[in-house]
Amino acid sequence: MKYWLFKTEPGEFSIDDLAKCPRQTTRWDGIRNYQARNFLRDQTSINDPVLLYHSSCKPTAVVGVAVIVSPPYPDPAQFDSKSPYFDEKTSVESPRWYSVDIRLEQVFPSPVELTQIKAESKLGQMILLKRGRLSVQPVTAAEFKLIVKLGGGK
DNA sequence: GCCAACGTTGGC
DNA sequence: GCCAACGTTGGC
Repeated sequence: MKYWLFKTEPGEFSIDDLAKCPRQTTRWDGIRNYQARNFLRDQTSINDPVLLYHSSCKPTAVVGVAVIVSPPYPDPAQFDSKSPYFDEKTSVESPRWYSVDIRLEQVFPSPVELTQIKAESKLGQMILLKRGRLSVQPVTAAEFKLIVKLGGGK
């Protein structure tokens, strides 16, 4: 089992939006970065836990936990010419972009803000702090558990 | 809104 | 295959 951190801009899709989805489940699509794609396509599995992080907002924070509920599969939006995620260079035969489905597990009583993460020496190695722009990234089991604890989660 | 970091594109 | 130009991300 691997642990993950997925970023989202709450103006686009927030954890509250996820909570309102049927069965609190949604497709995590629109990943258009190769390194993020590689993690998503090659290393995710059903039941992997995911930290949800809100970026480009105030305050930026880890706001809850989801779980992966599907294998990776080609992101349908890449084939949809009406979608903002349409990619004319990809094909059904050899898709370029992938997505997974996730289900909400818990919303933290107190979101773990980026400033808290920076202040916690045990979290100093997080990819979030080093490679700020990577939208799908692995976290260690220890990092995951500490963030859940800081967030007041279960 | 600014701007640093960094990923992607495309000419050569 | 290099690298300059360009575009995007994301914290502040």
